[in-house]
Amino acid sequence: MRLKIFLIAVGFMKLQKDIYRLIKKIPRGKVTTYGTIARELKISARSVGQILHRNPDPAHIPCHRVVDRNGRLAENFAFGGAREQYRLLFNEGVKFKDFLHVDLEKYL
DNA sequence: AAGTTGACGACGA
DNA sequence: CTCGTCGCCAACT
Repeated sequence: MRLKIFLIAVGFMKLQKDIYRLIKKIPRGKVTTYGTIARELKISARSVGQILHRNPDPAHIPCHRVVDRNGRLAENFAFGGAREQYRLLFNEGVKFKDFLHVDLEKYL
C-alpha cells in the first residue's frame, strides 16, 4: 500500500520535475500558458493540462498561474474550480477582464 | 494490452 | 468573439 504510493510518486516525478521547474519561476502577479510550457518541454500542450489536472503536488506547484492561450481560466480547476483560481490570482495582483479572463499581454 | 479521456492548441467558418 | 474538428499524448480504465 505504502509502496504503491511511493511508486506512483516516483512515476510522477519525471514530468512533474520539468513542469515544476518552469512554473515555479513565474513571478508573482504573472501567468503563463499551457502552450508555452508545452513547447519548452517538447511535449503537447494537452499533456501539460493532463499532468496538471491529475496534479501530483498541488502544494508545491502554483498551477493557478497557468491559463490557456486566451488568458482564460480553467473552469475544471481541480481545487475549488475557476472560482478558487480567480481568487488566488487576484491575491497576487493579477488584473482581470472578467471572471474567466486574465489580463494577458504581460504574462511570463 | 487496447481504448478512452481530457487544466490545450491551431485552423477554418 | 464562438463553435466545430482535428492533432496531440500521458494518465487512467
